[in-house]
Amino acid sequence: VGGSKQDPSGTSKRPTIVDVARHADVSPAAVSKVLRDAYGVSAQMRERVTAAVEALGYRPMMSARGMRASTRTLGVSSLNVENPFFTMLLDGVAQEARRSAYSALITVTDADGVTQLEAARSMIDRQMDGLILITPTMSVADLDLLARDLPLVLLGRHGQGDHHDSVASDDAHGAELVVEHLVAQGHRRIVFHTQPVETVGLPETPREQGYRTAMERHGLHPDVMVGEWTLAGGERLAADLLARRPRPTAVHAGADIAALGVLGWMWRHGLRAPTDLAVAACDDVPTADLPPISLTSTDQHAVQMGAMATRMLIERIEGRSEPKHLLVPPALRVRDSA
Amino acid sequence: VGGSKQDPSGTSKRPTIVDVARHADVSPAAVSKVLRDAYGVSAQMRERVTAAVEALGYRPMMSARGMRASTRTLGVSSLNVENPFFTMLLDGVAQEARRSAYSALITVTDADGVTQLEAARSMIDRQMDGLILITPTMSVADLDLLARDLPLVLLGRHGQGDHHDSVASDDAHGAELVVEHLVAQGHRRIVFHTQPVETVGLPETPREQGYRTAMERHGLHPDVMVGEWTLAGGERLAADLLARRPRPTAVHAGADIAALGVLGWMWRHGLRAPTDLAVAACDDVPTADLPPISLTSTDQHAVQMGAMATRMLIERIEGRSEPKHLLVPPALRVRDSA
DNA sequence: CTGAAAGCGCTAACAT
DNA sequence: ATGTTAGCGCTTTCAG
Repeated sequence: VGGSKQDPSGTSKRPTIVDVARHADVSPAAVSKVLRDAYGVSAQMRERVTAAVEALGYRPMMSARGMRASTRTLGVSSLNVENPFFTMLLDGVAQEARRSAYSALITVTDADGVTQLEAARSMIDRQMDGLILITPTMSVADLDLLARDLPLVLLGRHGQGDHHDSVASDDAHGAELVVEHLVAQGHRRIVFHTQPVETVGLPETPREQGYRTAMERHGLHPDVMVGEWTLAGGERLAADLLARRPRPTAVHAGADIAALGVLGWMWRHGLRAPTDLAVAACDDVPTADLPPISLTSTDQHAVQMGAMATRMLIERIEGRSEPKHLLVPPALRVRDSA
Repeated sequence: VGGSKQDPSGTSKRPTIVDVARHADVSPAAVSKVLRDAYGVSAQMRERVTAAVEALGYRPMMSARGMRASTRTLGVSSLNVENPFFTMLLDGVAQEARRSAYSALITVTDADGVTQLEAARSMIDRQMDGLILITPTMSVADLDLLARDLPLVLLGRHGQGDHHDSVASDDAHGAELVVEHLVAQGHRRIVFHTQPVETVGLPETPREQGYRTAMERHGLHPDVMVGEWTLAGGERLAADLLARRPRPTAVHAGADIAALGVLGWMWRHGLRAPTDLAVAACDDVPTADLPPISLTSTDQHAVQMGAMATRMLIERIEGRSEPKHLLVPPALRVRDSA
């Protein structure tokens, strides 16, 4: 049979590759080849098929394609989007994906490591070609396990595995930049604020390391306080620091969100940065740049980090197997708070 | 043949439903039924199958399931995540999805309407069971077209279509709350800041309407300025307002992000809210609550809105067909800026 | 360069 | 209550 034939039924069913083939009077296999511009299609064939695709408004069904081949979909798992730093990473991923032939699909998880693993699994069940993971709490063992199953890029976490890539900020360097700046401003009693670390690869470790390195370079005494990188954690930090005698003159709050807590607590108690306490941190979230806040911070180029992770994942999907672990150098943004 | 048989090959291939069936010595259809707990399975059957699933670590491949039935996946399309209000909506969606049997997969789009339609299509190609759209620029015609193909919920936009649901803030009421508060503080020259509106259903319209209603209720003259709900738009607004004679005493900036621009411009020019100009807005983004900012704003309960949209979408996927259009009442958060 | 046929993993309709 | 069979829409051998 064959020959071009319009759908006579009233209901608008989505056209399939068979419909296109009939319309163009060729085989489904031929249409498939044109669509993926695979090897061995004549110009004439290509033209007929594209015309039919156009005419019918055909779009390939990716999940059917996924049963034999790639779905052209990147899975992204991200911890709570309420941290604007993660949000910027996601934006970078989305922008870069839009420039590519892939779609990026994001799952938002919560802090708990089991949920994060489940999110990754659930994306694998949905036939993602590869995964970008923004996941501070997943264990390295689980990470390696996942990486054995499909292309994987760690984002915002220092990786070392042989089976995946990673894109992180050069946190040690960033912390050094902050300390160097504070020292140049004449500060000597500089506190670093960190939080408890359970897994390997998190920014906390190199940040503290960079802080120590820079402090010792100047013959200063490292002074590390453990708390939480949250607004409330920052508030507690401020209360602690400002009650101490002798009072520290500067704090590296570890992360912007904690620094905002510090500034808020100070503000409510009639204290101001940098006069009463110089405050600096890392992340350079948009809020840091608002004039009433004006928080000195290290820009980690989050959008670019997201974009790079995306490019690296696509490379890996398309064949690369040697691991790449990228450290993006941060830049200090000096503002009023320090 | 049949009988339980372990995979002898070295490579760890993902087990399929057939492997489970063999392991449990039952038919694949039986396994399928147990998995979806469909009608007609004995307790004994259920037990054997679940044991085999457990033993093999089997997970159903959703895209294969999707070829005949539901993928248990909700698609969410959101404009640039850099607006924290959208971020909070997404968090609500993610939280609610985690409580359900569905996974939420998010696409981040840019402002352009064509891209937003393409994002929705791309999720349909990937067999989502339904869509939640956070999309200010998509035309109503496109929206209706999509809604004909699959369950659809509009989030953060006032809908009226017969074929989809919507969850939005009661923006008119919110704007009235703001004006009432400003009037109670003694303000009479109150400006409203909006932005050009091309599509129907956006919050700009009811917000301006609510503003006008409240102003007229008090015999005051509405004074609307058109600009852009961005940081830069807010800065321009501040420059304009503070150059006017007589100077307005209060502004409803339309959206927090614009209000932050206003406050920033004022700060840089040595002016302070509310003394030089009272500033209020809508969205109640987290930054509004920081003490140095302390922006009066209307809380739209974004997280709950996201959760409700999710529940409504699931209802629709599971059979409801009458449209539901929800307006969530906002609450005024009075802070120092007004 | 093109087409026929088999099959990806699952479910639905139909036996039994 | 369980198993058999026939596809879902696509890609991929493998013949021509």
